[in-house]
Amino acid sequence: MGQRWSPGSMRGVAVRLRFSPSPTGYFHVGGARTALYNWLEARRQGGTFILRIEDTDTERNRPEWVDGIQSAMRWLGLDWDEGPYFQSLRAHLYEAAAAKLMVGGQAYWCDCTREVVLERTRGNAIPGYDGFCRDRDLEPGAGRALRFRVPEEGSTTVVDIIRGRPTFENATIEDFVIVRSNGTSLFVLANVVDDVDMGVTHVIRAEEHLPTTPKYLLLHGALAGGVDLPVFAHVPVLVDERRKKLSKRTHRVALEDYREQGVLPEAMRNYLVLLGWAPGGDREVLTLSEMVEEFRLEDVNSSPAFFDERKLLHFNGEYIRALDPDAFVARSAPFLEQGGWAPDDFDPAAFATLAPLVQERVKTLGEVPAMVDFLFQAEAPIEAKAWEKRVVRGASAREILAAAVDVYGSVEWDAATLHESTADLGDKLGLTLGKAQFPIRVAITGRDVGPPLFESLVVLGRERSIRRLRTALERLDAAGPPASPDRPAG
RNA sequence: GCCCCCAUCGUCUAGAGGCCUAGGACACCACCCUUUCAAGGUGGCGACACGGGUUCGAAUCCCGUUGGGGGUGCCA
Repeated sequence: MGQRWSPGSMRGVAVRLRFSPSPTGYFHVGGARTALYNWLEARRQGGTFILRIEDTDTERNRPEWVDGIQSAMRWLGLDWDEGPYFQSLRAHLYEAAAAKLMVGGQAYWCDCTREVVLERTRGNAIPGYDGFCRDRDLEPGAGRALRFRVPEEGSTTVVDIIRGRPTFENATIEDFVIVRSNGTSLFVLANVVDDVDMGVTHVIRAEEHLPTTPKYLLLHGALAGGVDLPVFAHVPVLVDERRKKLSKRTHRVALEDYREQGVLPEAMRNYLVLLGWAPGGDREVLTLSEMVEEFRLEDVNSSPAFFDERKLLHFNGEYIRALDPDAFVARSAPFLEQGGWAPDDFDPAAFATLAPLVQERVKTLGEVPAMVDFLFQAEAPIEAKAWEKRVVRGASAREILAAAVDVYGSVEWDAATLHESTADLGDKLGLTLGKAQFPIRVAITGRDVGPPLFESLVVLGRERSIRRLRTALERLDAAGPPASPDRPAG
């Protein structure tokens, strides 16, 4: 008790956290989780959440990625109090810092190309640049990069809320480049300068940054005397099924993909927060305010987590089912445009009637159109596999369809009556209701799975339903007698 | 190679020396319910990587081994 570091103990100190993505690709789930953890910690402590775009590498940045990051964060509900700041607009600060280091002798110019360095250091015990230009007193000039002079003695210790105190021997750290030969600053410099300038108190970032943290610390010491150093928290990376770091290149990880698939942001948020952290008790589903209240950085796990799409989808199903029926209808709207019917043929009232039955059957909103498209298309959208299995080869399919045309023509058009008469119809053929339903379901909806049949019939209407049953009969007859599965023809 | 990090069911995790016969969730299997499919209910399968310590007592603390991961760019 009281042994653990607790942010709550820093009462009165306004915390400032930043999420600082690099716009070099689609915003992905790992970045989203890091952003979420930053946001939660900032909100829990009543601090400030800053968005900073780290676009110092002009070769790899694209403006549309910046928009993607912002819209994804808004979608997830991660609002920021300051920013977005752009490092590309703050170059003067980095230049000033570089000049200060140069004047103080903590940085020096180097004209070694990558090839030359590689050649000269091959076989060295300590990898990386060997400090060749340390004492050459080179002037700035074309093709020359600025390197930081790393102390040869001593060690640098990172104080990390999640990982304790990893320590690095300075001798194993090379004199790293802080300003490119084209005059632009690198991430490692800009990152420290901005954190100092913005008064960042907590750096929550992915574990892959841990090995560069001693460079951060050294730079911070040279620039700001190590005063008001932020505390670090390096969260574990997200991995794939082979336990490799999730990458934008090889995995489907873009948040936008999940959004388009019909994953709810609240489900994504909830799933993401559990990748490395768990609330007390045997709970997993929690509201945003519960997360804000209960999240503790010091309780974040230190081992990598596998991003399990199946569990995400399970959560999404739970969140969808928990929606008010009205909300479900409203949130399905954007997805209903992909249903394959003419916009004018969509009937909102018909959809609203069937919606509650659809709601409890889907795991994503993207599945909604396929559940109701039979209502808005002129003909039943017949699925070849279902037709073959349930009608062509289905037990007594022809008799069922013919009997349905007959019976449905005269009964009361409500679900209870249709249920009853279809059961009777099945009885006469010695079939359970489940079996008797299949040919009718395929004739009406085109598929052998979907919302409950009798409710679907009611919404479709008597006339259209009977027409579809007749169409199915014609189609069946046109195909001729089915080949016997036992005795192949020929 | 060198530096650093990590290690509980297949997966995400609970676990702060005795509450552990190691709990929950996803997935999977069986059964129940049932208007197809879902959902729901009940049950099942299933883990402390290994070896040494410390201790009356270790999943938990220490050391080592093994395994995995990250970094090793004039990327972030």
